[in-house]
Order: sequence, then structure tokens, then C-alpha cells
Amino acid sequence: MKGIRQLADQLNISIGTVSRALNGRPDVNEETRKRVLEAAAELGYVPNQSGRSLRQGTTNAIGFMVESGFDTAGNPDNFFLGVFDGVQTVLSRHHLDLVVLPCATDEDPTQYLRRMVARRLVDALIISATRRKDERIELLNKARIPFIALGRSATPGDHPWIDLDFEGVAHRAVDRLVARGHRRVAVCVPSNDINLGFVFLDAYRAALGRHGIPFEPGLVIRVASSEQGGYQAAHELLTMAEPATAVVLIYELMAIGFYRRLNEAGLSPGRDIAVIAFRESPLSRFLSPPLTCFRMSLRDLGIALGESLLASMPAYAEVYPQGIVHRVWPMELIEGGSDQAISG
Amino acid sequence: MKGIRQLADQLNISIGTVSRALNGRPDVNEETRKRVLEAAAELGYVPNQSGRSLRQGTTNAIGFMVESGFDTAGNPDNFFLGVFDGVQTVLSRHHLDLVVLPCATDEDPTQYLRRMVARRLVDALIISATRRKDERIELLNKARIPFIALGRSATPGDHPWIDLDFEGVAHRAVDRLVARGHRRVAVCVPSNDINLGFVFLDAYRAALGRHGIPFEPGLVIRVASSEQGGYQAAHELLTMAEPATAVVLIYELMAIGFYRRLNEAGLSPGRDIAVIAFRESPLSRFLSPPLTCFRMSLRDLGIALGESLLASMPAYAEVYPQGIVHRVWPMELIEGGSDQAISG
DNA sequence: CTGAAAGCGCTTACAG
DNA sequence: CTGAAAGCGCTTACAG
Repeated sequence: MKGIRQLADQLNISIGTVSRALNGRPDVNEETRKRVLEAAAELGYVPNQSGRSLRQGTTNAIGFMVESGFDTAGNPDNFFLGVFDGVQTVLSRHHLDLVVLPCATDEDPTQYLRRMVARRLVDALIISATRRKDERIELLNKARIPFIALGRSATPGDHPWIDLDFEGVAHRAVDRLVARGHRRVAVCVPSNDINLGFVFLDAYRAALGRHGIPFEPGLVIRVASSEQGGYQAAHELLTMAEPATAVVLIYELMAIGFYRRLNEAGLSPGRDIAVIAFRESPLSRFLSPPLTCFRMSLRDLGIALGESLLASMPAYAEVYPQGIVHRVWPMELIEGGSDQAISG
Repeated sequence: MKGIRQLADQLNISIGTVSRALNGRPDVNEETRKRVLEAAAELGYVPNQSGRSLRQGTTNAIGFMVESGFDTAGNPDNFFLGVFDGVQTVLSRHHLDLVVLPCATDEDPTQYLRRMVARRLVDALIISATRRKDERIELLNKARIPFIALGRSATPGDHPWIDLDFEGVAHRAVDRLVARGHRRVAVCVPSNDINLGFVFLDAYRAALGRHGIPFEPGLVIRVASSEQGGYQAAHELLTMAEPATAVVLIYELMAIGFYRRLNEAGLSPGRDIAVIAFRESPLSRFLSPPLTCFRMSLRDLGIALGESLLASMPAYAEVYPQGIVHRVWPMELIEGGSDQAISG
């Protein structure tokens, strides 16, 4: 099956009618439509997307930009695959396809995105791993392409975004630890300029402030978002003049290395040092002790991302009247034993 | 900047010349080419991909199909992101872009692929998580779209593929364990119909055979490719009438749950039971004891996939004269302490 | 070396 | 309800 021409010839009708029948236009005889649909199914005809795109000015594809080498290292159990699944649930309602655009580690993310936008591969975009200052936001605003950011940024603009509730997590974590007598609570944040590090740190300071605990820069440990980073963080903590008695980890993968280093020092997480991690992952409860951390549904987040993106696209705004979404995604505390240690 | 028309008008030349200049055709005055290139850069003009695709019959995009819910759960440290990076290194040489096509959990992979192929979104495909019998291979063969499979399959066809060296790993793992006196070596494989489970199991049987050890179906533990699966596997092993003294895990994530369950039973991996896992991941060496497992470069695998795919595309076969690649990817043994346990 | 024109596969006003 | 035709943005033989 080559194209609409062949299908039309086969049926002895015009390509216009075939197109209208296939696209569900109302002004087609039902008998004709049935014949067209059957023939298309039998011959496996599906419209060439390039032809449609060129004519309609729309690709019916939504892009999701991810980066191989950046923040993503901190997301173990296929964080993105879970989110994709939710996004697709929404997109499939409208016959839109999700296309993931992975930016290579050796390419500048803004340059990469510029190319993708210019090629007009997708109608709208989801970007992730937002930086404190994120040029991609300016780029997309200027290009007037609809997009939503998974993550906030200090870059101005009233684009839609959804971000995890770093503030809520920081406050609840600090509250729990302070309630157990801890006054020296360390925090592990990424060493790069990803925005979540700033948001988390600000909330951590505010939480300490509520308890009248002065902020100590020395308790902010900046490491890679990985097992290795966690190992290094524990090492730094152990070599502090006056070690922290509790720690909050921004990535649960860090916990693996963190636990390991503590064990090497003959210390037990949960008994000698209290540990709270950010997001729950499948490994959380298989650590000893299980991690106290925060739960969320990746799929639901994906659904929210998809719906909020469509809400910002003129063609779908009617179906999703939520307007420009700015949303903090709630996280639910899951108690493990890792924060049982008591201080003071 | 709307299109080539505007750019041409601006420069007072025809769109044909603009196109030729931009595409590096030799029959363009160098002075003219320079003007065109400069104007394009200044105005941020990039050809609309739909227009090019329609005219050329090629999209300049390569698809990489992944599945959210299948085998991928067993791949923790961003297995695919690492591979993508290598693939992109190759594609960027030819101004091809990588587009990842994630099949949702609730969609049939073959149906999904059929749609993607029909839409003509990409020129060629990489598929992963091949099944024992994989309809996608038949589909792609029939559609005559170039593709390479990451993973073998029993489905016939002489398409190119690259697969990890499950045989080598199974043989070396069994050899090591037998050398330490083990005769009852269990193996954990996925409970679904992914092909690697079959390949691995066959090699395991062959390896046992070389040592004159009879194959015992009871020592094949089928569980999910996850921490939870590993936990369950250890549980099953502990409740065997005559427990295995060693185990080979097909996914390293399983080790987390496996270790946990052993610890709950007061047993130490590496001391009481020997454990060898398949692929090294960042977490391998942070477990206690570190995992004995097998190392490979995700990036190099991606490069090989990219080059082998291009080799199968007429337009690039000259640059990559390797023909139809059927390749087993080597893995290097990394000693941890997890297989130190001695038996007999 | 450049321009004018055809045509890739579609969708969609416009007639009838 | 259907057909004929225009045109989306490109690339590429074909003239000159």
C-alpha cells in the first residue's frame, strides 16, 4: 500500500472522499465510510505523517526531552518510563503520540532543543531537569511552541509547570528529625545547577528556622546524585568536626552508598544516624533498615503532565479547561526504620 | 522565519538555490552559499522536516522502541539512557536524530510498532526486549524497514542483531561456582517470555553438563526482574527441601532483595550462599559484600547498535561495510565478594 | 551557476 | 454527499 491514491483508485472514489471518511468527517455517506475503513484496514493503509503534517501544520506528536547525563542519573527505577506511561494515557485519547527526545551528554541541551523545535518534529514539548536559570524556557517561549516543564525554574515566564513537593518533604523531614531531638541535620543536594537543589535547600533552611535552629553551611553536602555520591556524603559527614546526627538525602540512590559507608565505619543507619530520603523507590524497603521516604505515583504525575500540556494548547484547551497549571505534586510519607535514631 | 520562501525573498534568489546552498550541493557559487548560510543562521532558519520528508521520502530520524512495563524494570541505572548516548554519537555523524518510541504498558507492542511504522515517523528502527517469538520482527521484515534488534529471538529472519553474552556469563559463572565446590547452583530468570531468559537458561544447562552436573528444574527460580523478585527468589531458595548453595541472578537489581531476605534469615551472601549477578551497575560495589558480576560499556553497545543499523541501510552501507551484523556483546568479570562462599 | 517548475502525500475550502 | 483542485515546504531534475 503506497498511499491514499492507491486506496482511492481501488475503491473508485476520489482521494478527498477517502480522506474525509478516514478522518471521521460527518459529510460522508456511512456506506462509503464503511467501505473505506474496511479497505484501509485490509490493506494496512495508514496516512503518511509527513503529508498530513505538511498540510495541517501539525505533527500529532508530543516530545518529551530527557537528558542522558544530567539529573537523570539520580533516578533509578525508570522514573521516566513510569511518567511516560501516564503521559501516553492522556495523549492516546487524542491520537497523539509520545516521542522521547534524548539529549546526548556531549550536546548542549539548549542547542539540542533548538534543533528539535526548528525541525518541527513535534507540536508541543515536555521538558525535564529544569535548571535554576533555564535557557530552554526562553527558547520555547520565543518559538511560541506549547510546553510544560517538569520542574520549576527561576527563569521568568508564565509557562505551565508541575514540580515535586520539595518544600513539603523538607519541612516534614526536618520536623520529624527535630522531634527526635536532632539539632544537627545535614542535607545532601546535587552539585550541579538543577533547580530542585535550590528549592530543596531553601525549604530546608526555612524548616530549620521554624525550629529556631541556625543554618550551617557546613551541613550542606554537595555530591553526585548516585550511589557513589551517597558514599562520599557519608564520608564527609563522618569526618566533620562535629558530625550531623541526621541527614536528608535528595535521591534515594544515595542511600545505598550512604548505608555502605556507615557500615564500614561500624555505624548503623537508623540507630546511630537518622536518614530520610526523598522519593520512594522499589529498593527503599529492601534496605536494612528500610528507608523513610516519600511516595508518589509516577503514572499519575504523567497523566497530570499530559493533561496540563494539552490545556495549554489552543486545539485542546476546551477539553482541558484548567488553564496554565502551576502545580506542586504531593508526596506521602512512608515510614521505614532509617530515621529512628534519637539525639540529645 | 516561516520557511525557505521568506529566506529566498530576503536574499533575492530562488528557493532552489537556497536549498542547494543549505544542503551542501557542489553546484553553488561559494559567495552565494556564504550569504545563504549567514542569513539562515541569523534568522534561525531550519528546514521544516515535514517538507523534506515528503519530498525525499526519508525522515532523517531513527526510532528506538522501548517498553515501559516489560523487561525494562530489571534495568536500573538508566540502561537505555547509556545506550542512547552511544547510538546518538553515531547518528549525529550523519545528521540523523534519535527518537525514542516508548510503548505504553497497556498497548500491544506489535500493534504499537505497526502504527509507528505506518506513520512513517522514522527511517529505521532499533527494537529491544526481544521475545522468544517476536512478531515485531516479522512485521518489520514485511514492511521492509531497516532495523536492528537489541536481543536475539527464535523468530526467523536474517535481520541484524546484537545481544549480550548470556552464554559466556552463564558458563563463567557456573565454572567459578563449581570450582568452589558448588553442585547445587540455582538460577533466577524472568517469568515472562523475554528471549534472554531462554538463552541464559540453555547456557546454564550446558555449563552444568560440562561439569557432569544434572539439570534440576527445581533450581530454576522464575521471578519478576526487580528487588521484589530477588527477595522472593531468596525466599524460595531458603524453603527448598535441599537448598542451593549458590545462585546466579539475571538482573543485579534482584540482588538487593536477595541480600535482604538472606539477612533476615541470618545468612550472609558471600559467606553462606554464593551469589553472582549478570550485569554490573553502579550499585554493585556498594552492596555488602560487593557483587561479583559482569561489566560492559553501555555507550559502546550503543555505538555498535548505531553503526550496525546504518550498515543495513542502503544509504549508509558504503560507510559501514560490515554487512548484516550478528554479534554477541562481551562482558568482563568483576570480582566482588559475593561468590566467595565455598561448598562441599 | 541559477531559476522555474514539478511533485512528494496529504487535507480542505469550494463547486456542484 | 462527492470530486477536482489548491497548496502545505521542501528538493531536484531540467533548462538555460
